[in-house]
Amino acid sequence: MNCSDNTAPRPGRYHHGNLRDALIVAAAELIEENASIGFAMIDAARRAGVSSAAPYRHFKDKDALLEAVSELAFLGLTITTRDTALKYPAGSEQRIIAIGKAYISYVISHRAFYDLMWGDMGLRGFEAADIDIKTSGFRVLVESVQLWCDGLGLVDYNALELSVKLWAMGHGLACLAMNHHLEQFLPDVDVFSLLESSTRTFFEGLKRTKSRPE
Amino acid sequence: MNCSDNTAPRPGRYHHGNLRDALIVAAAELIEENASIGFAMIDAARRAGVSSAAPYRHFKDKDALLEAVSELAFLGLTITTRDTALKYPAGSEQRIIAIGKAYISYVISHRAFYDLMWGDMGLRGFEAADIDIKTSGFRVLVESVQLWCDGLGLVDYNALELSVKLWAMGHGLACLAMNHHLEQFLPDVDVFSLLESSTRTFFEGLKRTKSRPE
DNA sequence: CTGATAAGTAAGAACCTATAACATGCATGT
DNA sequence: ACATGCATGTTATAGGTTCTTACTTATCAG
Repeated sequence: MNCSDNTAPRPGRYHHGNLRDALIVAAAELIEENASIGFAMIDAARRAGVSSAAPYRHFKDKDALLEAVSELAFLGLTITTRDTALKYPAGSEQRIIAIGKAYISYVISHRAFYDLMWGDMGLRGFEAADIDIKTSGFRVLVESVQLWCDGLGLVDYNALELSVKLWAMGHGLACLAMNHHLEQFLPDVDVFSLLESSTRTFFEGLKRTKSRPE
Repeated sequence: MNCSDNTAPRPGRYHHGNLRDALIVAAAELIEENASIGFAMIDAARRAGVSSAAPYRHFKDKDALLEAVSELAFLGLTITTRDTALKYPAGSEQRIIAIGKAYISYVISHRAFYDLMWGDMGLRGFEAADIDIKTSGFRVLVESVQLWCDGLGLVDYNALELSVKLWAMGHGLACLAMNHHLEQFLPDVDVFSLLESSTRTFFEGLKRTKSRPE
C-alpha cells in the first residue's frame, strides 16, 4: 500500500487528507510546466482535486503558497550543493568549481523557481525562521572555500567574503545564461566553462595577492 | 512655449496629443513609485488623463507597454554607462571598475526596472530590432576592456569574453545586494567595495596568466 | 466642406483573488 | 459507543483586473 505519497485526493471522500502538501506539489508542477509563477489558485486547487476556496484554509493567500514552494526550491538547491561537494576532495579547487556549476545548473533548469528564490518572494521569506533552509546551501560553499584557503596557506583572507564573491560570479553567469545573453554575445561558449575559467582566474589573483610571503 | 514635453493632457481637448509617450512615462512613474510592475492599466490611463480603454489604441496589451518602458530603462543604463566611462582615462582599470559600480548603482536604484530588463519581458524584447538600444551599454564596457588589455600588452585574451565575465560579476553582486543577501552575510561591507576588490583580484589573475612572457 | 481615419469613451465579458456562509467528518473525552 | 467541537471541505459571490466590442468625436487631406 503506497501510503507514503498522500498528496493524491481520496476519491469519494470529503476531506482530502493532505491538501497542504498536495497544493505545494501542484503549484510546483504548474510553475515548472508554464515556466512562470502566474498560475491561478483555482488551477492548483483543481489539480489537487478540491474546490477553488479550499486552498485558503491552508494558505492565507497566493503569496503564502508561493513561499511554501520556495522553501521546496531552496531545499532542492541545498541537497544538490551538498551532494556535489561530497563528490570532490575537501579543500580542492575542483570542489568549489563543481559547486558553482551545480548552482548554475540548478538555477537554469528550474528557471521559474528563480523568481521565487531571488525575487520579492524569496526576499520576504528571508525574514522568517526558515532562514536556515534558505542559507544552508551557501554554508556548504563557505566551508569548502575555508578548507581551500587553509590548504593553500593564504593569509589575511575572509572565507565568507570570498564565498559571497564566488556566489555572485556564479549567480551573475546563471542570470545571463538564463536570459540568453550569453548565447547572444558568446554563442560558442557554454556557461560552465565560463564559470570555470572565471573562477580559476579569480583564484590565480588570490594566490598572487594573498600568498604567505616566503 | 513649452511644447517639448507634450506628455501632459491638453485640458478641454478630446485628443490627448501624445498619449503613447504619456503612457510610457506614467507607467515608468508607477513602476518607480510602487517598486513593482504590478500597476493596473487603468492607473496608467488615469494618470495620463484618459479612459481605461484608450491605452489599447497605442499598445496591444500591458506587455507591450512594459516593453516600451523597458526600452526607456535600457536607454538610461546606456547613458549612465557612457557618462561614467568618459570620466576616467581610456584603458584604465579605474574606468572599468567605475562602469561596474555605475551598473550596480543603476540596477539597485531602479529595482523595479530590473524585472523589465532581465526578466521575461527583457528576454522577449531581445528578439526584436531594438537590440541596439539594449546592448549599447555593454559595448561601452567591451571597448574599455579592450583598451585595458591592449595597454597592458596581454596575450591570448578575448575582450568580449572578459567583458561578459565582468558583467556577470557586477550583475551577480547587484542581484545579491538588491535582495539583501549581502547585508545578511556581510553586514559591514558595501557592494561597491566588493565589486572593486573582486574586479582587482580578477585582474591580478589575468595579469598572472596572460602576461606577455618577458 | 466633407468624408476617411485616428483617437477616445462606455459598457461589459472573462478571469482571478479572496471572503462568507454553510456542510462534513475526524478526533477526542466521557 | 456517542456526542460534540473544530479543522477542513463546499458553494456562492463580491470586487478587482485585463482586454474587447461597439460607438462617438476630432482632425486632416483634398
